[in-house]
Amino acid sequence: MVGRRGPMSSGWPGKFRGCGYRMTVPRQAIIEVLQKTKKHLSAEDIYMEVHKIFPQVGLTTVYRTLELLTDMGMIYKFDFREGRARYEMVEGLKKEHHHHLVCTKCKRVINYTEFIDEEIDFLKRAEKELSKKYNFEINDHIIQFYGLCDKCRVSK
Amino acid sequence: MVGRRGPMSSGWPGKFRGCGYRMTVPRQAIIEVLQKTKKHLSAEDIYMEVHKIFPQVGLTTVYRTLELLTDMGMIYKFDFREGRARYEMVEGLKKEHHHHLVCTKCKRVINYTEFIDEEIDFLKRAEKELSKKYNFEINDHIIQFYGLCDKCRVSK
DNA sequence: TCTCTTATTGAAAATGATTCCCATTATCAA
DNA sequence: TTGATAATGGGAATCATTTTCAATAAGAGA
Ligand SMILES: [Mn+2]
Ligand SMILES: [Mn+2]
Ligand SMILES: [Zn+2]
Ligand SMILES: [Zn+2]
Repeated sequence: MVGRRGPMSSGWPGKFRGCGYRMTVPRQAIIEVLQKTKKHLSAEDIYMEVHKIFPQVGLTTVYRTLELLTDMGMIYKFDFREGRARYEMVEGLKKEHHHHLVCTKCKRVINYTEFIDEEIDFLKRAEKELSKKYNFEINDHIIQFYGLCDKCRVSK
Repeated sequence: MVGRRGPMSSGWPGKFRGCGYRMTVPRQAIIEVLQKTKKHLSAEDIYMEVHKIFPQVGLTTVYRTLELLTDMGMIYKFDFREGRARYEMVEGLKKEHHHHLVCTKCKRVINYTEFIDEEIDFLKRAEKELSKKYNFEINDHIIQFYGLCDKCRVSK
């Protein structure tokens, strides 16, 4: 089975097994939901989507899987100050990489990709320097700008 | 009374009144606690500190005041993925400005100031461009690096 | 393909941070 | 000093997330 096609451990099942985990129906379904959208989904959003296809999958499993995927570095976990976390699939390492403008009033979130090249360059240097200086293994980063969106600016 | 000394609305009471709020004992106490520390305090941490001096101040008031100060831009609110928010006084606009390395395992947080000049320069340009393009009023930003601290790296 | 180990799951209960409610109190402009 | 009302605090309510634990299913090895 190994080497049948493509490099070893390619694809999600391989990624999981490579880490000693098993590929299961709920996990598969959760990953698919995350891959099919560009939105920032909450655990409950994902639960409801999965539920349409596999009604037996529980919310607990969704939470567990999201934690696992976050720790594996396959998804991002965000706090947009709504009181619940939101998740997003990690896209290609450079392609589609973006950060967020968060409206502190209506909680709207805007993806932006401007400055990303410059930003990546800056972050790369920072990561290198900081990981050396603090002996810290950096896996991930977030940049978020908080403020008021166009709609919330006008309404006071 | 106005103009007695210093510019109008200097000091905390002035800042509050200028926004139509009142200066109260609980607010004063909460601000003092935040100003006296370099740590990242949770609402409960602050509550306990305040409680030493003013035992009658309630946790609800601490939460309300923290939200107010955050909205006023006087303190930062952080999510270090512990399940509770932590707060920090906004220091002078450039002095002491720093960002964070967050250990995703033990939740330890390291303040760093390296690259801050470069970072501020970068952020200034980004804010200018983004606020124009998205008609977004940017008030604040966060940069956080997530990973494993030196202690958590060795223990697997 | 069958077996066995154990990783994973789901339902329900627990947890715990934050918010809501509302009668009471305190601030401060006039 | 006074009055309008902003602010408070205690307890209850919310609600996202975690824990518990018995049942189930993945998948390595036979
Ligand atoms: Mn996004
Ligand atoms: Mn800090
Ligand atoms: Zn908005
Ligand atoms: Zn650590």
